[in-house]
Amino acid sequence: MRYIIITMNGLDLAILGLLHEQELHGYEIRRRLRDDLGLFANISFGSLYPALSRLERAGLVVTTIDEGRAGRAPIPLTGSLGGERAVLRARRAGVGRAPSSRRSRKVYRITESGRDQFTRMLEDGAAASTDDDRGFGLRLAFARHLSPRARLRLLEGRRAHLAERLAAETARAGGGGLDPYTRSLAQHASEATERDITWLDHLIESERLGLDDSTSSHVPAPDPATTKGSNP
Amino acid sequence: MRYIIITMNGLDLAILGLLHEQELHGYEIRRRLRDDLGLFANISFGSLYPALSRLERAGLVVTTIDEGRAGRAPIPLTGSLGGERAVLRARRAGVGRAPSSRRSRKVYRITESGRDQFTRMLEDGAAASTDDDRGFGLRLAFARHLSPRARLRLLEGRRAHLAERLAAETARAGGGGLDPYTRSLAQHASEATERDITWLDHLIESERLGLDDSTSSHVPAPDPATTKGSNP
DNA sequence: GTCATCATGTAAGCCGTTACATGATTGC
DNA sequence: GCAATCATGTAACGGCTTACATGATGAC
Repeated sequence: MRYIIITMNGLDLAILGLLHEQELHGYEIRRRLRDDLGLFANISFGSLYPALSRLERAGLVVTTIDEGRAGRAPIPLTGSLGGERAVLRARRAGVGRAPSSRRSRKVYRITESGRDQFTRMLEDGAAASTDDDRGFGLRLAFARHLSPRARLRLLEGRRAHLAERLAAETARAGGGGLDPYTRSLAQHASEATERDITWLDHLIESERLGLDDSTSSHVPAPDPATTKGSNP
Repeated sequence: MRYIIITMNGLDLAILGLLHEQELHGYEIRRRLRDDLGLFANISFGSLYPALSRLERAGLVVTTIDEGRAGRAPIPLTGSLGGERAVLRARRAGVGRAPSSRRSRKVYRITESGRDQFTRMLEDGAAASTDDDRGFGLRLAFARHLSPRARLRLLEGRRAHLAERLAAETARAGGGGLDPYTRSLAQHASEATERDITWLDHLIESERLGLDDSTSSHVPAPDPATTKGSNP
């Protein structure tokens, strides 16, 4: 039993969220933060490694040393003369990614205590993180681990905050005396916030449908978000 | 002559930018940062006052004590330039609210050295601040103090950065394996970036027109940005 | 044999926050 | 008289960055 109290900032939460699915080593955690979540883009090692140590000291994760395992021969590294970097990339990044022998690395695995803490913090923050852009994004990225009710609270809280923000922004854009650049900036910002709100409204709506379907049961994977594409 | 080297972070730049137009006291600077610029929303006094002291020590601003003057004394701080605007601003600052005597306050005025430093930093940063959202917003808000050329560089640099960001975001949104929430988030982010780019393209276009009009002359107030409204 | 990439860390510092401390003036 | 607002500051701390330090491996 560890009673170390941990502040649990955003980075810690994000790390536990990633480890919730599978064990990873530090370098790879950084890659996923960037490529998969898009949050904490290029977090520095000066933040990452101390965070991992902290989590370990707090007993929320445990580590095992993954010594260089060249013997498994998972990837024909030198053999391919095609020089297809894409193949390596895809392998490394995606599903078929076997741990190629590199330097010995520390593999982090979440503990039961870590899972508890993660869930608690995710729910606690959902109520209060509405005014923090990254905090909200982080919570939404892990929203599948929230109960339908908590999820709805998160979305509605965020919406309320954005409505306030929009009011301030339209006031600014509408007020006189600003030079063209500042005005254009303010106008663009208010339009962006409007779209954010519309987007949230869609999420909220489909969330409500999910709630009505199965009353008071907390299924983990309810309903796909609005699927409107804009890319080829 | 002061030779104190100052790092000149965003807040310092914003303060000098506001003081560029008229002298102000600390509390009012904070209000304008929030209400007029929308940047550094609710900057804390724990940041603001030390910043002002720093600027004063560096000789970029000077202070005078504005002792409590209970008599109506309308706007004692109409600076030399931008007079007509200053009056309007001060009047509208509080609808019925003449700047009545409060506690004695320190009024900050920018020095010649401060103006030089401001301009230099604004131009220097214009080349490099493209990857910093707030840094860019700040520069654009003061873009009227930039030469048309520097302004164009600022906008184009930002555009290039956003194009990179968009590539990463569409890759994320398009890639498989994400849960609905994360995917929706990624998609929404990429759409927002697309709009940012479109907006920048309009700004760049009208900036180019301004350049063509008066070749190689650097007029301070060139061309109003695209004026398309979305609010009542 | 040297460079790029993978991999893990520490130290110093910047930029901003909250909490604390003080005080004047206006309005109820 | 008391609360709200205006007004100026200091102290402590948090989160993240850059720069520094080390080392293995594979590619050229």
